[in-house]
Amino acid sequence: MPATDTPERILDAAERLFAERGVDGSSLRAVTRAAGVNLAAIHYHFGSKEALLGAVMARRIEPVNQARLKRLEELVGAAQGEAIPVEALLDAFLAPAMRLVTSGERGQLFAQMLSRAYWEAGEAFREAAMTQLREVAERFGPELARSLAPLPLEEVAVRFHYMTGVVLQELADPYRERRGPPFTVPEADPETRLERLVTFLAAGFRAPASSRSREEATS
Amino acid sequence: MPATDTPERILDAAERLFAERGVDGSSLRAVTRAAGVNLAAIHYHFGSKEALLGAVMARRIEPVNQARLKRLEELVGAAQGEAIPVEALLDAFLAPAMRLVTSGERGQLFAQMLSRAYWEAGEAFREAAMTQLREVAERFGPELARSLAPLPLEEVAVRFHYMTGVVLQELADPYRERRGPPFTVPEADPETRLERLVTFLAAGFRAPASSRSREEATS
DNA sequence: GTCTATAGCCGGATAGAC
DNA sequence: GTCTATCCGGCTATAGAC
Repeated sequence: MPATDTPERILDAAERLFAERGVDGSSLRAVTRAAGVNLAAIHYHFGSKEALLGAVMARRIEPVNQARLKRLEELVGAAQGEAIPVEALLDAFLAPAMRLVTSGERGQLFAQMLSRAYWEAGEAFREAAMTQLREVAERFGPELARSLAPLPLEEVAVRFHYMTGVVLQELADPYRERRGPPFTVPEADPETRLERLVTFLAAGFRAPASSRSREEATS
Repeated sequence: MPATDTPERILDAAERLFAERGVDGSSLRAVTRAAGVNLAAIHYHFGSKEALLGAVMARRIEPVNQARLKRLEELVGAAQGEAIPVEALLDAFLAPAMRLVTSGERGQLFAQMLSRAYWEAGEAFREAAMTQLREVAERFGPELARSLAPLPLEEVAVRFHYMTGVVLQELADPYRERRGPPFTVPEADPETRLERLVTFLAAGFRAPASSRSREEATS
């Protein structure tokens, strides 16, 4: 029994190459070369390049979403029917992802890969990613709306959409260090990064609806 | 003299294909086919695929940045030495980009292309994009910091970084309509979209520094 | 399960006629 | 400036020996 078996070696290598050079930019030959396995092994174990991408994704997303839901349930239980503060909801949603990304090189690579795939890959991938997120969004959405009442639901949806952009940027942008002023973003430990995210996003979520939406619902 | 000359036909076709299928995902053969020109014309007029990408970018970015700077100068002039409200700064920064994106199909395509290229393309592209943005960021950065005083400069930089993520997501995500609940983001006219962006971002920018940064500077 | 070999195709780039 | 023809290499995927 080798230290890591062939499928796992392939997943690790694919994750790294997809993150560093994009999915389209990474050939299966490069993946097998990096993994130290034979070219045909990918097709034997995964079937196709697209299926390989799906497998790379699934391996990491599921635990993050489980952790998100667990934290949310704890909050809901503790709130005893009261609305949960936005900051707590955001923390529950973001902390598991931040934990993955800052838990080591592999998590960071995965985040880069996710962003690249989000913009780059085909419809099939996006469907899969949405499906993975759906269960989580369906639980968080109503709680968020409740905490932000009377903010119109439309605004909650738009701001949730904004949040995904912020999170992709913060967790996945691998160029933080390399750019010069005035783009230099300071290094920070995971707790600070998370706190900054929550602070910024909570303020944005809490903003009163812009005037064009306000006729719809304001107490 | 044809309605549009060959280089322009190539730029238009490349913009569309890069947006729809990514840069790596679009072959030069596909571009020339879509443009109705000969394969060799790309190399004659642009030299290489990478140079073509640069040309597609430059054509649209420059006018947007000029408009941004013009609006900022007007604000600075009218403020007569006073700090400019964040909302006005954000509007000056975002309105020209929003105008491009909502001015027609071509602007929308360009925004998609920009996001894809941001995450996908090589270091060379990102350098070019940063160079284009640098002049603008160097003017807006200090004004933002002044309006947000005493927010630490670090926080301003981080939040500017967040903003780029929000803007990429809002302007470029082409999948707004196609996803089901709870991801459905409502359609909205350009003014509403801009106002929502400004509202959300201004609130985020105005948030007090998170506690870990607060020892640095708070009045 | 792992390998070699190869089918079959498409990629970017260029040479050179017109 | 525009075209054809072609170089040369890389690509995904599969067949079939071991």
